[in-house]
Amino acid sequence: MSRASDRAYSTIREMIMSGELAPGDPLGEEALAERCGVSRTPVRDALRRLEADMLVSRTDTQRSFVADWSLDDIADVFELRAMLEGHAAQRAAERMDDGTLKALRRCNSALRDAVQASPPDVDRFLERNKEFHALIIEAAGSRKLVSLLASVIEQPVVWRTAHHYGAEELRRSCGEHDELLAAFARRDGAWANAIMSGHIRRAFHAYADAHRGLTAIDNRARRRTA
Amino acid sequence: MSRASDRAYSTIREMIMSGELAPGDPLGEEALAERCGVSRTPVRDALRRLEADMLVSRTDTQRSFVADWSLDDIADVFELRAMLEGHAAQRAAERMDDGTLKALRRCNSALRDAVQASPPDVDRFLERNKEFHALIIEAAGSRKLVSLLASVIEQPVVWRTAHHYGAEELRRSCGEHDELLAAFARRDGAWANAIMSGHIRRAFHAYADAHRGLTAIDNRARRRTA
DNA sequence: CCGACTCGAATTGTATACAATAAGGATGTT
DNA sequence: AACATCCTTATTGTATACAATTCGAGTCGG
Repeated sequence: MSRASDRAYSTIREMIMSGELAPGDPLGEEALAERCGVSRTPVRDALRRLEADMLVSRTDTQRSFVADWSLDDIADVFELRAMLEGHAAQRAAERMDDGTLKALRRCNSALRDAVQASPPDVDRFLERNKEFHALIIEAAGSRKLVSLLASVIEQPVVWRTAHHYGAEELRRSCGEHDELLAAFARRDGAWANAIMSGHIRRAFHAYADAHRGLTAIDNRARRRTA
Repeated sequence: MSRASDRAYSTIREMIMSGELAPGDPLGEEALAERCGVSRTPVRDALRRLEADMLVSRTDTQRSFVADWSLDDIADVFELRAMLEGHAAQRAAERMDDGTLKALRRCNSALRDAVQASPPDVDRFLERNKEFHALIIEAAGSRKLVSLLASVIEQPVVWRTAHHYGAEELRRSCGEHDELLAAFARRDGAWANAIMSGHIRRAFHAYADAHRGLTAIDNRARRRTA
C-alpha cells in the first residue's frame, strides 16, 4: 500500500465509506489530490477503480460524484447478491473439502463469541462475517463469480447501517450460518443455496427497516436546518 | 469517440477481439501507445477499462497481458450469464409494456430475415441478436444488472467463434426468441427465465463443441510450426 | 420575466520528463 | 552444471505543464 495511487484509493474510499463525503458530493481531481497528498495522476487511477466499485459515478462529461443510491437501486443490488451468493454457496457445497469446512466452523465460532459478548462486539462481528462470506465465495472456485460479487457486496450504505443491528438480528444471523455449515457438511448444494439466498434477503429487510428510520430522521434534521 | 483514451480503448479492444493479439501476449504501455498513435496516459486509462472488462489481466507487478481463459473459466462465465440473463428476462416479463414488446418483435423478425437469407447473413444475425438481448436487459430496469451483465457478455472468444454456427443453430436460436416473446406477451416471468436460461446454456454447448474442434486444429498447426 | 448567448474560471484530457521498480542476462562461486 | 548475485535495460509510477472542454454567471434581446 505504498504506491501513491493505492493511498489515494483507500483514502477516498474511506472518506466515502465513513460518510465524510455524502452521496452526490462532487469529486474534483485537484481537490482530492491535495487532500491525499499526491498529484492528480494517481487520483485519476483511484477514481477509475472506485467507479468500477460503483462508489463513484460520472456524468456524461466525466465529472465525478459520490454515487447516490435510491432504495430501489439498493433493493436491486440485494436481489442480485442473493442470487449470486446463493449460487456461490451451492457451488461451494458441491466442492467443499474438510479443510475449508473446518475454517468456516472456526470462523463462525469466533463470530458467535463476538455476538454473545455483552455488549455484542459489532465491529468484530462484521469482520468475521465478511471473512465467512469470503471463504464461501473462494470455495465456489469461479474467478468471474469473485469479481461480480465484489462489485455487489461493497456497498457503503449497507455497511454503515450494519451498526444498527439489534442483538436479535445478530443471533439469528449466526444461526443461519450454522445451518449453512450443516448444508456444507452434507454437500447439499440446493440447501446451501436456499439458506444463503434467504440469509441475504433477511439482511436486506433489516437494512430497509433501519433505512426508513434513518431517512425519517434525516428529513426532520434537514427541515430544521432549512 | 474522439477522445484519445477512447481511441486507445477501442483499438486495443479490437486487436484482442479479432485475435491479432493472442491470449497471453504482453501489453507494454509504450508499444500500445505507438500503435494507437497516442501517448501512454490514455493507454493506461484504456488498459484499466479493459481490465475491468476482463479482457486484460495483470501480474502482481502490474504488467499487462491479454487475458487467457480456460474452457472451465468460460463455462463459469456462461453459467453466470445464464443465471443473470434469465433473471433479466424474468424481470423484463414482469415489467413488459406494449412498446417494448413491439420493438422486440420487430427485432426478432429482422433477425429471422438474416437467418433465412441464403447464405445466412451471420454478421447481421449477431448484430440483431445483440440488440434483442440488450432490449431485454434494458427492460429489466436494474442499473446494476446492466453493468454486471455487460462484463459477462463481452467475451471475445465467444463472439469470434459465433461465425461457426450452422444454419441449424441459427434457426433454433430464432425459435427460442419466439418462445421468449410468447412468455413476454403473457407476462410470465418464470417462463421467460426458463427459456432464456436454456437459450444461453445451449449457446455454451454450441461454443464448447466448436472450441474443441478449433483447439484440435490449433494444436495440429502448432505442432507443424514447432 | 424568460431564454439564448458569450466569455471567464474551473475542470478534465493529454503529452512528456523523470523517478522507481522489475525482468533478464552476465558473472562468479560452489 | 546449478545457483545466487549484481548490473543493465525495459517497463511502470508519478508529477507537472499545457490543451481542450465544460460550467455558470452575467448580458443582451425578446
